[in-house]
Amino acid sequence: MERAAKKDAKRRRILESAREVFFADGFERANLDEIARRADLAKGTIYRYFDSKAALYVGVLAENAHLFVARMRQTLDPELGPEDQIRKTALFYFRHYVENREYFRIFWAIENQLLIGQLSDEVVATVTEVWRRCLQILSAQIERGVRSGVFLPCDPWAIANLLWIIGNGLIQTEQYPERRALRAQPLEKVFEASLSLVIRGLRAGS
Amino acid sequence: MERAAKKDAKRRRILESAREVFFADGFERANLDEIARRADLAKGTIYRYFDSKAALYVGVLAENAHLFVARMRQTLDPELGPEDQIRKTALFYFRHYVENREYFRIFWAIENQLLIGQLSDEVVATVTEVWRRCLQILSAQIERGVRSGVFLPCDPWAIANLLWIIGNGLIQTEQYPERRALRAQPLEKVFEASLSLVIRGLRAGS
Amino acid sequence: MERAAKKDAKRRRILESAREVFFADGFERANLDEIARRADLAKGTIYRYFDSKAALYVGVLAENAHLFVARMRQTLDPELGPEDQIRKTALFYFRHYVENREYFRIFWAIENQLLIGQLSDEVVATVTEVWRRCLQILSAQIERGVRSGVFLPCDPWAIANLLWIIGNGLIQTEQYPERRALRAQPLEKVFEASLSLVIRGLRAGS
Amino acid sequence: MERAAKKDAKRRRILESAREVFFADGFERANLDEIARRADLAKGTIYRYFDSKAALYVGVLAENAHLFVARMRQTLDPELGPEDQIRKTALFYFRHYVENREYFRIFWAIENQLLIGQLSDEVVATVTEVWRRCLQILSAQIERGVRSGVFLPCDPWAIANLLWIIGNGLIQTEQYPERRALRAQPLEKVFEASLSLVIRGLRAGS
DNA sequence: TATGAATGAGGATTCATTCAT
DNA sequence: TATGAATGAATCCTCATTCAT
Repeated sequence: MERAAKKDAKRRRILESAREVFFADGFERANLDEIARRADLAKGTIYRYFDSKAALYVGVLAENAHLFVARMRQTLDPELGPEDQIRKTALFYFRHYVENREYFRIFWAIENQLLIGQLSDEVVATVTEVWRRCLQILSAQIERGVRSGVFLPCDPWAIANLLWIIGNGLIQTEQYPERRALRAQPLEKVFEASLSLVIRGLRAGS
Repeated sequence: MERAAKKDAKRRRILESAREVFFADGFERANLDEIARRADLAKGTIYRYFDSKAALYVGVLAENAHLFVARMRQTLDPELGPEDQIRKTALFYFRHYVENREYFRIFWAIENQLLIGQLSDEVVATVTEVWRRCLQILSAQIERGVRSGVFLPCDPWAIANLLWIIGNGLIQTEQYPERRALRAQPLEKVFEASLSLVIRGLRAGS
Repeated sequence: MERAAKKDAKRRRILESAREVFFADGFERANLDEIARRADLAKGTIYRYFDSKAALYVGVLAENAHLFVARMRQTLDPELGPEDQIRKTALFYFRHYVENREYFRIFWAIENQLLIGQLSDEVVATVTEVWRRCLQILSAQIERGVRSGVFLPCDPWAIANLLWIIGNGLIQTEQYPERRALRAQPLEKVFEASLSLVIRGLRAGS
Repeated sequence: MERAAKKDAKRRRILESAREVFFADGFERANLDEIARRADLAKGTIYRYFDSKAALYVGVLAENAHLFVARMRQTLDPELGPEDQIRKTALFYFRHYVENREYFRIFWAIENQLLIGQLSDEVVATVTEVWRRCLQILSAQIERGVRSGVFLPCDPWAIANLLWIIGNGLIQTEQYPERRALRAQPLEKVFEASLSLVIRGLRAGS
């Protein structure tokens, strides 16, 4: 393996460990010693790849974010109608969560207002950009539905926001036992019911 | 002022300062020195009122929570139909947020999975209980709508969860500039649009 | 009850609680809050009876010490020979320990060089004085034995010290499980064997 | 100097400083800032070598203890008779004390019941183990004397305990002025007198 | 480039003592 | 005289970051 490839592999190993630890302990509690230990590297080495703990956090977010947007785009299918497309994309989001729970926890970190002020502008900008792209994907579908008369006239961007909020909000109910108990029903079922209700509210025909 | 009243006032002063600091910095970063300074008390004094930093945090949450549930109950009006009642309660929630932003930030702390494991079971239990009561208020109204035939048959508790998630999710978009920019429109407008859409999706007549 | 008697009773209540707590936790760890709680008094009240934590410690020592010396004197019986007298006094010491274990722990506190510098001169002086009186009692008996020819010529004060050291040392082996296990046999048996061996070593006739 | 040697030297420097401070102030009062200052290291550095204040204390005890047992073993000489051997070992103990007073103070810490509950099980276990080995050395010699008929039949382990108690007790009388004054005579003289008396008491021929 | 030892600021918690009531 | 609220100094421990090797 050439030098550059070696370096890149090491960088990824750090990001991998960092993701695990940031997920488990949160930004404040996460501990570089532990990250270094998992990456099987000296603590000092991390600083050759990332300027600071915060920069490493950015790195974790950024790495996954781009991959995520790309996958979300792949759910787009020109042959589907707006309703089905929205369902398909929403389903992707849901499944992606189920299969990447750890990643999602970090992905949402920015949602927590308690962290603001602790995260660098770069983190915020990184996540914001990813979110914007996701919203654009949703918004475009809603707009298509409105234009084709399937949906009532509405502000597509606002509805995209609504869907986004519902999706994340529901998934977050999965995160800890008390909140799960409060929800009372399986996530999948509530997810489906909520999606149907919103689409029903959007339909022009009704 | 008698001794008990004085003590109570001091307790409130501590809670007030604690709320400000926890709000600004988050649980981990919040600093008892700063809280004591704002309350104009010695740091040791705080420990006469609260056993630990975590207990103080519980105190802040609990104080706010109980007040909140009581106020939410006051929005109930037997003369209103289910739709109007839900709108009224939702509006209260929204306005309460607008007027008590700091409180809300802490109130949601529990939502953030990054904090889990850092908060005592007591904190989690306290907030969970408040949420349960709020959901019961919403759920009862939806059930009333279903029974009276205004709403389609559905699981009232699941829909209460949906409303709750939308309400909190939207309000959270207000928390920092980037997320606000992403939302693109005034909170009030998006709030209204979302509420209408959901109610529209619920209506039996459609 | 008159005022003075009342005050004295309160003082004794403080000393009683202090003894328990100092015994259980040691001087450093002992906690005035706990002592006040056990005495069913406010913490501030203790300071009306004792100037400081150290002074309270002195008080505990002094109170018991005088009583102890008086009882030790009562073991003296002019009709007994030196050997029997020493056995009787030693037995008293042993039994007194068995019946007043807590008191002994404090009584020996001064033996622990680790505490030196933490205790006031007054504490040291108080205990030293008690010890001197005890040694005098032993020494006088040994001297009697030497003078009467029962014991070999020796320095009575040195032997008194030896007996004192053996007595305290053996009893201290009782204080915690590991040391007890190391001793392997019942305290009473080892006590008797040691005493007999020393007396045997002292005897002129052998 | 290679890295490992350097690290070891630093570890010893910490132990050295810790010994001084623990000796002077006792476990509770001893202060890590002071230990770090004396070792000319940052306080945090100590934590790279020892997990906690208690662990450092264990380290001090253990370092001394193992060295001590090894030296005590070296006093064994197959050519000596039981009496002479016991005298030689006892003399070693005495001299070792004279030359290592500070070590001894800590070595005895465990004897003081006031510390019990404050020291970790590990400390207690460490010291107990050392003591057991010392007692075994003494006990073996006494048993040899009994078997060879030089000593009267007795329980060697009990007598070893007695010797141990006398040795430590006498040495402890050296620790502070008041107790020294109470002893009245030079330690060496009392030591010798006590040893002779015990051996005399043990002799079969008498 | 990689290491890992060293740093030292920072923060939660305890508790003897004071003092206004 | 009794109270108990308030104090604030003291101290252990953590950990992001630096830097000599």
